[in-house]
Order: sequence, then C-alpha cells, then structure tokens
Amino acid sequence: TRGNATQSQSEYTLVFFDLETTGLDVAACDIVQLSAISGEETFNLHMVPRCRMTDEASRITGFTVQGQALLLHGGPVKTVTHGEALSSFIDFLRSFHQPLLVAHNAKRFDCPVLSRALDEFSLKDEFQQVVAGFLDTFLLSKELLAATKVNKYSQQYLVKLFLHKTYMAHNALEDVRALQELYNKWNPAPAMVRKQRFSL
DNA sequence: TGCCAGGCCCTCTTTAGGGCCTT
Repeated sequence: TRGNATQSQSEYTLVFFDLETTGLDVAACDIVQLSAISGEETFNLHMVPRCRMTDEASRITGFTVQGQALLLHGGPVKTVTHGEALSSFIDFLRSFHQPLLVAHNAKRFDCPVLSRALDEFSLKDEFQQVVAGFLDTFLLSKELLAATKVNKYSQQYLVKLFLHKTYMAHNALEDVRALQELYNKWNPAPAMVRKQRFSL
C-alpha cells in the first residue's frame, strides 16, 4: 500500500492534483500539464494541446506550441497523448487506497476540465470506480478562515501567508507540492473534510 | 481571425449584483 501509515489506515488517501491548460474557458480549454502528489509519490505529464493557447495562458505558464512540439520557456518538453496521460493518471490513482483528489478551485475549474477530457476518451466510468471523491481547497479555505481577517484565497497568497514562502506558481508540479504542504499545515478536521467532499 | 467564463458565495439578498478563483 502506498502512502504513510496514517493514510493507509484512514478512510481515504489525499492526492493533490493540478492542471495547466490553454485558458480559463472550462468548456473549451485543453490540458497541457497534469500533475499530482500524494506523500512522496508524484505524477507529472505534459501534452500538446489540441486547441490554441490564449496569450495570457502562455504568459502565465510559460508554455507555447511550435508545430507539433510543446515548449516551456522556449525549450522542448517531452509529451504524451491526452489518452495516454489520462490512462496513466488512473493507474497512478489506482495505486492508492480510496484516493480523494484535492485541488484549489477544483469544483469550478479542474474537475469540469478533467471530467470533459475523461468523457472524450470514454475513461469516465473507469476513473469514477477508482476515485473516492474530490475536495476543493479554495472552498475549504473559505470555511477554515471564515473567523479570521483573511479575505483573499488564491493559492499563491495562502502559501505566502501560512508557509511564509514563494514558489513557482503555474508549474503544476510545484503547485501540487505547495498545496500538499499548505493542506498539511491546516490539517482540517475530518468532519470538515466529510462536509466539503464531493463527486464529479 | 478574433473572441474570451461562470459557479459559488456574500450581502446593502431571495423580483440581484458583484467579487473571487482557476489558466
């Protein structure tokens, strides 16, 4: 069993994930990078997007497309097809006990984009059978910090506020590392997790 | 080529508007 002793004995295993995409339109954007982390186990794959990247997305993430190649800050990046990435992701998730997927703004952004991609490759059912549910740290942070003076909830701001550090935001792997650390710092009560937990 | 969202939550609310967060 993967994960530490505490996780393997609990009802679920937290798996933090993040997508870098071609833009913010959840109904049309395509995935460029899919990353996840659970404990020390990481997952990180890149894909050549099948639609044009918005200039803003390129500026923020550093990803551009040249011909059939994906570039990060001008240098080539190894890629796989979207079908391969999603199948590999399901295999990665299968290696954990009851994986509970956690992302910042998951409900509004990462989940609908991931769900649409899974539908596209008829992998939704397989995915649903493996995954125990989702948790959105954006919504969770609002509830956790409701009694405080904090009124900004971006991941970058929260990481700076609670972990006193900056990180390479908009690199999906760095984002999930920071999110896992932030979550561990918060260590929300199981009751709150149960309350916030949702399905696709 | 040119365009660029919208669900959720809050509140000066529910016959609604506006800010936030994600790329």
